[in-house]
Amino acid sequence: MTELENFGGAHFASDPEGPGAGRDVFTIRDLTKEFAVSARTLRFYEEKGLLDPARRGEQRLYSRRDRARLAYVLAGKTVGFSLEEVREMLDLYDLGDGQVTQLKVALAKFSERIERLERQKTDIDRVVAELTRASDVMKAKLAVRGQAGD
Amino acid sequence: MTELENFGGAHFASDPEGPGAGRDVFTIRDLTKEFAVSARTLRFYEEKGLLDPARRGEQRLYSRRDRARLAYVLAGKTVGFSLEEVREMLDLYDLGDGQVTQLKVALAKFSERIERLERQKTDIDRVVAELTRASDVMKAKLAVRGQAGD
DNA sequence: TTTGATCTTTACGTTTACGTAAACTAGATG
DNA sequence: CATCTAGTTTACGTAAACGTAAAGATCAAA
Repeated sequence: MTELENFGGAHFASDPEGPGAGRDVFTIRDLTKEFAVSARTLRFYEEKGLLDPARRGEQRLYSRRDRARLAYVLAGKTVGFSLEEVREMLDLYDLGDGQVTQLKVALAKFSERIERLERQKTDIDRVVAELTRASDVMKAKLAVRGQAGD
Repeated sequence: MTELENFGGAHFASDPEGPGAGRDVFTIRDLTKEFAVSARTLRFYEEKGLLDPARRGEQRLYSRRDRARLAYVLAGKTVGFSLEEVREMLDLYDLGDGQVTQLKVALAKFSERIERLERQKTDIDRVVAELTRASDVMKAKLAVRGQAGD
């Protein structure tokens, strides 16, 4: 059994920590509701190699691992990773006990991603600063016109 | 003359503060080089109402304002705004001295954007934490195998 | 004047991440 | 048995953000 049996958090799901906490297997509907995605999306992710649910006849049965991977995918998306990038990271994740060289490669990749995210944060700070400045200007204009600003 | 005559910063351009600092008018090539975007992109942005360069005959001549708006567009993009969203913000920006109600609407919009960016930052923090955790696991595995980590 | 570099418009092509509709299957329920 | 209700596959459609190719205009240098 590999890593990544859980990746609970975030506000990505309607109910952050709740519904699937006890269960061991999930239907497609379970996951669409918990994570507010369409069934189409889940099948699409499977097609792209991000999920790999078992089957009971025709129907998909998602494991806790699938669920965790889905959470990971959605988290990755919200921070701007493409599905392809997420898949790559999940693969590196699962390689787990590979060769030393593979581990080093994986480690380098992860470092890159982390640095990229840190840069994103500073980009966000800059834009927030600009938006805040603009807001202040607007507030000032509103104040001049007599209305008490917010 | 409206707001937004400058939006210098960021690592969006090859040379952060430098090349166009003195000039007053820019060719399409100037901007492609300074901001590392294609000419097609600049024409596309114009088509979408994000830029509005003057013409000398057929050729486009970009003002400092165009250049500032371009910087704004690229900054917006890197933090995840769509071009449409950026255009909307630029419009709100330029409305500048509009009605009180318009100002209030603009202010609300800007607040939304800011909150969204703050949420993005916490999302990034979560993912960075996860990636860091994964990296630590890998480092530990590497250490076990005798190689000194990193 | 011919070449060539840079610009232009027009328009079809491409990738990502799904949406949406059609047609089929299987199990539950009146 | 007929009808839902959920699920399935297959496949075409779509929006965003450009890329790329075609064909023509302009201006300077050889």
